[in-house]
Formats: sequence, C-alpha cells, structure tokens
Amino acid sequence: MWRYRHTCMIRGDEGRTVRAVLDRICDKWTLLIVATLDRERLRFGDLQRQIPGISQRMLTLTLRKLERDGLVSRTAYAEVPPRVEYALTETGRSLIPPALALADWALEHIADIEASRAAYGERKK
Amino acid sequence: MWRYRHTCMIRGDEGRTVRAVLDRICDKWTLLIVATLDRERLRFGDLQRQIPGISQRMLTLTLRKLERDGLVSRTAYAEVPPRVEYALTETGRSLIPPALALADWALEHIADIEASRAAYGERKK
DNA sequence: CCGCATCCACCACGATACTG
DNA sequence: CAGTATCGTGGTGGATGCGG
Repeated sequence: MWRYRHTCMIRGDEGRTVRAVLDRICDKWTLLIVATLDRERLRFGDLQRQIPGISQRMLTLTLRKLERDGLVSRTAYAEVPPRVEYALTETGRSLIPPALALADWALEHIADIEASRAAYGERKK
Repeated sequence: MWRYRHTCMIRGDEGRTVRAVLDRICDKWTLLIVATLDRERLRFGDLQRQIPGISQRMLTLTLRKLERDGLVSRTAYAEVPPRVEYALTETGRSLIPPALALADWALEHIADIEASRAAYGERKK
C-alpha cells in the first residue's frame, strides 16, 4: 500500500536535525491539528469541535506555534461577532502526507499495541 | 515525490484513536530509535552511540516501552561481558515508512521553519 | 466568538552514582 | 556492558475566569 522513497539514514548529525524538527511537531496536538486542516479552512470553534479533548488554551497555543513556524496562516475578519479562519500554508500542506501516513499507521496498529501491552502487564505479575 | 493514499479523515472519534497512539510514539526519542533500528540489530551501546544526545536512562526507558508495545524485541545473551541486542518486530518495521517519511520531511523543511521563526521573532519587536 | 492570563499538578527528562 | 536507583528541574498542559 505504501509507496515511498526515503533520502536519509537518520544517523549521527542528521539525528540531531531530525530531533530539532521533532521537538516542534511532536507535541500532543500539532499533528492532529495539521491533519484536521487538510483541504479545509476552519474557524477556531470548528477546529475545537473536530478535535476531541483539546482545550481552548492548547488550541490557541498550538496554532500560534504553527503560525510562527510558517505551517499555518491566520486570517481575522473585522466582524461582529469576530471570525478567524486558519488554513495550511504551502509548507504546512507538505506535512500532510507524512502526517497522514503516521495517522494511518496509528489506526491500523492500535489493536496490536494494546494487545501487546496487556500481555506484557500479565507477565509482570 | 510523495505517492500516498490515506484511509482516514482524522475526525471525531478517530482523532481520539490517533492521539492514543501518538501519546506512545511522540516522545523525544521513540521515532529516532525505531528509525535507527531499521534493517539492523543493534546492541545497547551501539544504539546509544548512534543516537547523539540520548542518555543511558532514556534509552533504557524508551526501549522498555517499545518492548512492552511490541515494536521492539530484546535478546540477552548469557555471556561475559553481557550482550543484549535489540531489533524491530514486524509491527515495529511497519512503522518505518511513516517514520522515515516524517524524518525526510524534517530534513527538507528545517530551513523554512527556522527562517519563519526568525522572521516572526523580528515582527514582534 | 475568540483567546489571553493565571494558577497549579504532573511527569518527561537529564545528571549522577551505583550494581551484576 | 548493560543496566537500575535517586534526585532535581523545566515545561506541558488542564481548569478557570476575564476581556475585546
């Protein structure tokens, strides 16, 4: 199912580079927000509704970080009530394939992982 | 360059599932360890040498977690001095394509991200 | 509707020292 | 060599309340 070519080996110094970026996108919500913004501009409230469990605070903070890193653009309309829309930038869109690849992997293997965890827990007793 | 098809939308309940797995693989070292074990059984010390900056403690903890989740297998040989080898399981190997996809993305876009950060910092003053 | 400020609990992580 | 034990710390993220 997966077609891919990889260009790096992740050894030595490259490991450092990978870690630098991972520090920025591997927090609790970043990948989920990026994936949710795929192909769709969304308002703040819509985003929060589509991402179960995220708090207003973390949504704001994570969006700011994404904006700062140039992955998400923010557009505020001078209306009453206020309306703010978020969309992926070109760089942000480029993250979609690897992000969804990871999300797909997550959905496909969650059962195996939980089964292994349960078995491991048993062996410990 | 990217050929992919994705099977999920990451909406609502699926978001929860994705987050559950993300909680397990999105820490500071997991992806890097998995990527380093690609195609190569490695001893504890070799792993530590190939991953710059990781502490003995974090390597141990992360490997235990990976073992518990069924992504990595541990083999101890009764020798003196002791020798322990780690290798990916089948589930672990299935994580390689999405992990390398993310690593590639990281290497390709680190410059854009840092530039955007610098520009954002300037605007704030 | 959008989002910032504050307070606070937890734990991820690093440093260090010690063992089989 | 391959860990475990212990301690200290910064940061992440949740809850709540206010403000434009």
